[in-house]
Amino acid sequence: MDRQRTDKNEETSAQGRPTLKTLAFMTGLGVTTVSRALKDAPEIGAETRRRVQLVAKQIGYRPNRAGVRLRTGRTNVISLVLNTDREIMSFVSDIIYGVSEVLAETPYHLIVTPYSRSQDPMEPIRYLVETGSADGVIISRTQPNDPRARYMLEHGMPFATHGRTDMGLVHPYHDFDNHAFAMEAVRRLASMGRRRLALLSPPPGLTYYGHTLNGFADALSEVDANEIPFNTVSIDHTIEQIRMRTAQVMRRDVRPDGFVSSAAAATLAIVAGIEDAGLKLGRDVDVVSKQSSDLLHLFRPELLVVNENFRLAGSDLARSVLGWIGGAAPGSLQSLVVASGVQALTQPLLA
Amino acid sequence: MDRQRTDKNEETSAQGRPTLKTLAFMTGLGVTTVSRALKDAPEIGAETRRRVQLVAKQIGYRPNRAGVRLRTGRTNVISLVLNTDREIMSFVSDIIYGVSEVLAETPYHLIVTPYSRSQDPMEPIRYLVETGSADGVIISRTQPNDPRARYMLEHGMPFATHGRTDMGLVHPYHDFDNHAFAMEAVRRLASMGRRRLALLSPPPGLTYYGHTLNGFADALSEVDANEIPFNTVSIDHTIEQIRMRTAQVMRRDVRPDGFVSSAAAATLAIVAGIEDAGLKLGRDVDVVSKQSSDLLHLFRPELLVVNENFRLAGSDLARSVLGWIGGAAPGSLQSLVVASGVQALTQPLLA
DNA sequence: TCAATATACTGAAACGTTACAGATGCCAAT
DNA sequence: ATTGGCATCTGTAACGTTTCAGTATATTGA
Repeated sequence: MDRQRTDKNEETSAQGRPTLKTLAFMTGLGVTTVSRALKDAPEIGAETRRRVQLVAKQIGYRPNRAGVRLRTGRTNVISLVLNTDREIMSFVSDIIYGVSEVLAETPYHLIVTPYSRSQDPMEPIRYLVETGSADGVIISRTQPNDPRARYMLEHGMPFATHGRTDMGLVHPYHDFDNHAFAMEAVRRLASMGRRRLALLSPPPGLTYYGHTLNGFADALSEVDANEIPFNTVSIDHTIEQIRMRTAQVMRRDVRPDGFVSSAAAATLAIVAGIEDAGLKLGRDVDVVSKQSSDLLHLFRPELLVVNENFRLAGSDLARSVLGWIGGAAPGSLQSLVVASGVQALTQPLLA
Repeated sequence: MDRQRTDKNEETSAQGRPTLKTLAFMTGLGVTTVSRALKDAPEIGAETRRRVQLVAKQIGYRPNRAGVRLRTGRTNVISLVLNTDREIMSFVSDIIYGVSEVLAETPYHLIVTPYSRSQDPMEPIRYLVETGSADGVIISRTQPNDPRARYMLEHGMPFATHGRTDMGLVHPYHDFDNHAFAMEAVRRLASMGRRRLALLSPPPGLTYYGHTLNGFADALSEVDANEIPFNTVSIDHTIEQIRMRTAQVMRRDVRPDGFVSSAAAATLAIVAGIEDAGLKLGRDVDVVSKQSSDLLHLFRPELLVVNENFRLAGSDLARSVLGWIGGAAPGSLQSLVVASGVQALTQPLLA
């Protein structure tokens, strides 16, 4: 009983999907030649090259990713490593969109590699490096001495960090200038006559915690205002925790008349806490907050805001990783975005 | 200029990473046997199986994804297809987290496949199917007659939709019962004496637009209240558009005394519009809104809310796709979440 | 006793790609 | 005529996996 269709190399009939062999048969060339013609190798005749590329486009040839990956080790994948419970919400989608935007023009796919509470942040990184599941990695929640960055550097895995490190190692990053943000915020509050300022900081441990604190402190001494300690909470705490702590502080005799908040969601909690204490935003106290989408003005028009663009961060990070993969010097792939300045949400006249 | 290590089949020394061949050498077996022992094939001796699996664990063997994919066509990838400019923010990250949570227990990776304005929503789907880049797909923004679902069904690509279709075709889905939501919202407003209700609906075209409208209409007739047309905007419009339109409507003689809003961000705009018109939430008008994270109560305690859990949606969708891939009947992988009921954000006594 | 059958294992081939090491033909320089 | 160089093309092997078609060895049935 002979087998129906051996189909071993029946060049003839409908394959599921064109491969190099299909193209080779159609053009009458060898698969090597076809492979080379498609990637503009120098030793292919101009005429042949054109013919192959034409046919390839005609029949909609797409290289098989598994084939390429198996042969070359190149995955055409960028991994975005995310903390599944700590990352602030809107943040993530914006970054993803920014990254996608850039990768869409390339053969790269974006995979999201999560890690969650109680997990070692190194674990997803080790996984990616050991299994070679990606050609490049993007991480966030960057620390001054970040073991993930060090590890990837040691193992030759291209990456970019959202936020800087401070280990004397050079690698691509995208960062928002939180030192400048904190300074501007303090200056603005001081210019409104506020002198007792509190800072709701990023979580200690992350690099921009330090940047923010330093900016805050630097500006304080510049404008001769005082800090009201508010460091038992950070933007990583729950809304409820921040709200209660704010209310508590606001009921003291010596209470803040100005807040600097590093995240929009936390700002909602601060304002709620202020009002819990029976005080009024804009009269008793002013708040400068970062925001990543333009919603705070709907909440309280008296708020002062600084915008941080996470979509830009995403596309910047993606470009940096691709650049490194493409052989650019990692030191040339760093960007620091300086705040656009503090904006009042309503004209003082209308207030 | 030394080549890495020729290492053709030097069984001896440190390969970059263990493969079946490594295991075969270590155990003294053939690679076929090793392959089978690892996947509990029946024709392998119990003792051998145990031995192989032990060694594999010891040296941290991980199957090479490219090898498996090339040989079997199985990608171990689930793709989440997202509209890059229309999707509401927080929404996306929650879904991603939900999906990740489920995939983390499996060998599956999550890839995010974006499409943007001006692009045919079918394009990413066709890409995924034609290139076989995923074993399963999750889509959102589902339409009653959804060409993407039809296409994937025709091409045997397992998928799950966020939201139902209405084509007489059976496939996995996860949906929030927006009919029930709208009914509950109207009932609640009616019970507070509100009789002139406006609905800020989902964008027309999506399936849950119809569900919401029907629920709204059904409850209206039940409680004998009236609809104030508000259908020139939807939650896909900008904050500014919704705000202006709300203000406009609220300045009329016959204006709504109740709103039902299908999205939290839009609710901010509605309230802003109400206040633009010089009216007061809770006195002149009440608003029932969906929300996916618990923030609206900070905005205005007078708001009434219904919670929709997108993280649950994500994990449900992931489980469904995996189930279908695993051979379960698509009809058995459908879930409809009914609203938890309208919640007042503050006790009436305190208000 | 011999064959049939089950058990436990194995080599070779194939998936689609790229790199290596040639082929082949042609032309200019010797 | 021979050599060398150049331009253009080609076959084979390998990446790591699974599947097909076996091969031994032991076990059973008559």
